[in-house]
Amino acid sequence: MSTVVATHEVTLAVSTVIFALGSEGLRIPLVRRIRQPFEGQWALPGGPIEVSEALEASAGRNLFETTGLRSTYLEQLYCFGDVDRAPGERVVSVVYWALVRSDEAALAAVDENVQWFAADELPELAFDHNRIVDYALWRLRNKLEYSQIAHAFLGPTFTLAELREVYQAVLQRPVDPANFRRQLEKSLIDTGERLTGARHRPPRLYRYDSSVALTDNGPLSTTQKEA
Amino acid sequence: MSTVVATHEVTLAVSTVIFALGSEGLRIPLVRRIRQPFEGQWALPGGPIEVSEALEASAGRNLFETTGLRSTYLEQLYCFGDVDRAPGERVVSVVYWALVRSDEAALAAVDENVQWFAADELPELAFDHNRIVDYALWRLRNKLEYSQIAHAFLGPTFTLAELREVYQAVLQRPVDPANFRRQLEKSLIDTGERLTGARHRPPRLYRYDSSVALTDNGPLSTTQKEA
DNA sequence: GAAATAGTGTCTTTGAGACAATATATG
DNA sequence: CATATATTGTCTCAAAGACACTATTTC
Repeated sequence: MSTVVATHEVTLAVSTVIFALGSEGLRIPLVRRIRQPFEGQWALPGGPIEVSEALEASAGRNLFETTGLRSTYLEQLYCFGDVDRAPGERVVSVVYWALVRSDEAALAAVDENVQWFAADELPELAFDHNRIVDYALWRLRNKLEYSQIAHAFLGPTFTLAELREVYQAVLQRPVDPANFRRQLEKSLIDTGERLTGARHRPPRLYRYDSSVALTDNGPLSTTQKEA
Repeated sequence: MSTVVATHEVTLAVSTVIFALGSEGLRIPLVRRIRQPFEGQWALPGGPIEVSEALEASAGRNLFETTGLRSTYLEQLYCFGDVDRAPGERVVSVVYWALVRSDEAALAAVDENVQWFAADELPELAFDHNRIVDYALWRLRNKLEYSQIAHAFLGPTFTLAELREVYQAVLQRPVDPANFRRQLEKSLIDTGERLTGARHRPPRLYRYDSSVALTDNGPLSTTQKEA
């Protein structure tokens, strides 16, 4: 029988839940574990922290190394530290969640050990990672309703229909165009331009109003520094 | 050097922001540092984690060891991990926040190195602890408005006036009794008893309805397990 | 019955949501 | 001009807040 919690050491790691939004809904990149425990299973990108690297920087590095992308939104999710969450070892994981732009995510290289999955149809993941993703999804859906994070999925300009589709895809329910417009128009800037080419009335193009913070994190706010 | 639980050269610690509510408003217990760095200055209660102790359990231990109290509410606040937050050392702190009942807090022993301070008039604290308390205060005020945490400051039964005073003290603004009643009555249980003895109409005594969770933390919810 | 707080009634305003109606590109 | 979405208008309903009013206990 192997020793449970054998070491007198605690490993500190950072993992990141990365969300992209494609035509099939929310997607998450996972990496295949190439060593024990859970060898061969899918897991969140992450790794032990560097001594002279900020937590958020570590999460950003996770993101870049697995997807080749920079995030438009990155926030700490939670610190998971149950004693038995990794077999035979005490691992405390600071988990971040990130949003990336849909168009960029499409370009992201996928090597054999990195693969994108539909966020609500994940396989059984290593460690407690299913639970972590569930929580991240909950936070994303929650936060979408009272903040401006939806913009992080889009490019610099967008139509109201595009923005509305983000809401519909994430919340998984229809949103009334007229009411949606009234709610969000005040926090947007009209670029004056329109998106022509479709065979119907061309919609206005808007820009995100950066004078309104994406989210209100109080004293941790704007810069998203952690400490 | 003491047997600190460390990974490579990163120290992992747990600290706790403890709130009690007295007649003078929100109060927080701090401990005086008895060694460098910041020797002599006040700091949040906390310490390095034990290898076989859950993070939340560690926070609960902090709480008990500094105040002699058990918390009625305990939640993870944030994980602070900036590279330079402790001079000459890399310390990552998982910070919790707790609420304790006002009547119990009054009884809490205060030794020479533990002292209660008004939450909005703190001295200059060690490390980044002022910033941490600011964030905890912001979270408390925020969460008071959309959840049921106010109950954690009170005993098993209470009048609506008492509950309302919690809101007023924390939010620092007057709350209309009539509207307050209508908003919260539905989430309370009328014990059928009244609080007599004052020289006016005796108010009903209510109980907290435990079928309604104190807060909705989604997948982390009810048990407040961290992983 | 005076004092003091408990508790109720009611009006106004605000915002969300349902849904009808109008506007304007392209083919 | 038909089509398809953009955009505006309007109605209803629910919740929040201001505030007047009534109720009931103790002294």
